[in-house]
Amino acid sequence: MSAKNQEIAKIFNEIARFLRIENVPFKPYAYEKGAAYLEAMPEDVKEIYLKGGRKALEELPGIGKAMSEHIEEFVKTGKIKFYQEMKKKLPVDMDALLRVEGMGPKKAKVLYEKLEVKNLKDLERAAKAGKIAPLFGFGETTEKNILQGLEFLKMSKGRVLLHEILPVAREVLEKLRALKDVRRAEIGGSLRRRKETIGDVDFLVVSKNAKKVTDFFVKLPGVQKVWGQGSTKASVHLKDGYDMDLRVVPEKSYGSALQYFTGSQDHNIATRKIAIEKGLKLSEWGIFRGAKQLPSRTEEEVYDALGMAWVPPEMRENTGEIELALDGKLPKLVELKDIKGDLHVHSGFTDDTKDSIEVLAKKAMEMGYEYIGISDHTNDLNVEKSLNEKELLKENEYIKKLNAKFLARGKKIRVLHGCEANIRRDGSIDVRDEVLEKLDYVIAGVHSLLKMEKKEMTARIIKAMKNPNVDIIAHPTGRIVGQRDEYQHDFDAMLKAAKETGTILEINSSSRLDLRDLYIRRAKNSEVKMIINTDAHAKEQMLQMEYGVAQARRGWVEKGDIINTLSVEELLKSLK
DNA sequence: GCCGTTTTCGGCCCGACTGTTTTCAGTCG
Repeated sequence: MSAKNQEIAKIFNEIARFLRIENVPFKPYAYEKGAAYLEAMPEDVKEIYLKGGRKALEELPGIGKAMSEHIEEFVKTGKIKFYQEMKKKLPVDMDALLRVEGMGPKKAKVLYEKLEVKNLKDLERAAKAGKIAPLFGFGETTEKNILQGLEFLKMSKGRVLLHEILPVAREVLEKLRALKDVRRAEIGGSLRRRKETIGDVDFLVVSKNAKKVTDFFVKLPGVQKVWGQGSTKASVHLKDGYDMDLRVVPEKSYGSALQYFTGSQDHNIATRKIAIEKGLKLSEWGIFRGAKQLPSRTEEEVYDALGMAWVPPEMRENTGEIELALDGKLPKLVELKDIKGDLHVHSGFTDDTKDSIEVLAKKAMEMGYEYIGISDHTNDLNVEKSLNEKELLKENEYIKKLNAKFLARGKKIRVLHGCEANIRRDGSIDVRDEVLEKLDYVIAGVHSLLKMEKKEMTARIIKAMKNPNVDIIAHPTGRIVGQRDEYQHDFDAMLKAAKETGTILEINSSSRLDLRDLYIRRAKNSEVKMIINTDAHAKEQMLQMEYGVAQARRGWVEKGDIINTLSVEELLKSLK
C-alpha cells in the first residue's frame, strides 16, 4: 500500500460513481474492482509502472488497457484528464453527500443541476428551505429523511477503533443473549471480521418474540436517538457516539443471515457467484435450489452447500480465501489460547505511574501465561521515563531474584528480562552491546526522526536487525491507526533482512496495530517469524492481546508463524 | 472496462425496502 495507490483508487471510485450516474452499464463495477485491488495491494503501483511499464500494470488483476493508461498518466503528470473532465461536469463533493443516508449519486446529480447543491452545507440549506420536496422524484418524506440523515452524520463519531468498540458491543450482546426467547445472538459486520476501525455495530438475533427484542434494543441504556424501529429491526445512536443496528431473523435463515451480515460485500459477491454456478441461490434468507430451501441454520451448512470449508470471519475479504476454501486448504489460524506470553510490557521499575513487575507477573499468571517479558524503554527516549544502562542492569538483577522467589513459592511463571531500545538515526542501538548481552532478549524500535527518506529509514532498520543482540523489531512500520501514517520504508528489503538475520517482527496489539494485515501476510509468505505483543503500559492493557491476535488472523497467520506460542525454552532457543 | 477449467465475445450478485414517478428507480447491505 502506498499513498499513490490510495489516491488512484479514490479517483477510480469517483469515476465509477460518475459512470453510474450516466447509467453506463458494467463499467462502474470494473472501475470499483480496479480501485479495490489497488487499495488492497501492498506494492507501490508507481514502482510497478516504473519497473515494468504499462505491461506490468495490465498484468495486475482488475487492471486492463484503460486503467493502466490512467495510472501511467497519473504517474507522469499527477492527473487523469478523463477524470478531470467528468469532475468539471459535476463539481460536487460527492464523498460528503453520499455519506448522508438515503443519498445516492443520482439524487446528488439532480440536486446539483436543479439547486446547485455541491456540499453538505448547500444540502442542509436547500432541505431546510423546503426546496427539495417539490422536485420531480423527491417529496416531503425524502426531504425529511435528508435532514435526518444530516443530523445522523453530525452525531456520528465516524469510524471507531476496534479496541474502543468491541467491549461496548460485547456488553450489549450479553444483554441480548440474556433475554427470554432469544435463542441465538451474534455480532456481525466488520466488527466480527475484526477490522481495525468500525463504522457501526450489527447484531443478529433469533427470537420467537422479535418485537420484544427490538423494544428492548431501543431502550438500552445510553440510547440517545432511535433512527428506525420495525418489527424485526432497529437502529440506535448511543450517547457515546456509537451507532448500532439490530436484525431479528428466523432460525431457519440464521446461518445465511449471519454469513450475509458479516460480509465483506466482496466476499458475499463471490459466494453468491459460486451459488449460481452450482444452480443454487444464496441470499440472507437462505440457500435455495429452485424454491426449495436447503439447510441454512448455520454458516457451516451454507458454506458446505457451496462446496467450501467454513471461512473464519477475519479472512472474508475476497483476497484469495474463496479459492482456498473451495480446495479445503484454508490455514488453521492462530488463536488467543495459543499465546503463552507477552514480551512487550512496560513496568514501573523506575516509574511509579506504572504497575510493578510483580503486579504484571500476577496478571500474566491470571491470563494463563507461561512467561512475561519486561521491556522498559531505554536511554534516548524522552517522551516517557526510560532506563539508563545502570538501571537496566539493576532491573536485571531484580528480575533474577524475583524468578528465584517465584520458583521457591511454586509459582508457574517465568519473568524474562528485555528492553525496548531505540534505533538511532544511523541504525545503532542506544544501549551498548555488553549490556544488551546480559538480557534475555532485546526489542528495538524507531521512536524518533520518523520523517526520514525511504532509503535512509530502510537502511537504519536493517542495520538494527544486523545487530546480533536485537531479536525483535517493535511496531515495524511506525503507524498508529487513525493517528499516524507509517514512515517511509521498503518492506520487501526489511523482510529480506529479517529473514537473513533471524530477526522477528512484532505485531503490536495496541492502537498501533502494526504490522497491519497486508504486511503480516507478506511476512508469512517470506517465512519471517512474528511475535504478538501488547506494548502494555499498565496491567489492564495486557488484555489487548486479543486485538493483536485478531490482526494476525486477518493476516492469515498460523500458530507456527508466531514465536510467543512456543514454550519458554523453545522461545529462548528461537531468539538470536 | 475486464475477464476466461463453459468464453478472445458475451456476460458481469442479489433481494429488500422506500418513496413516489402508482409501476419502478434509487439506495442499501
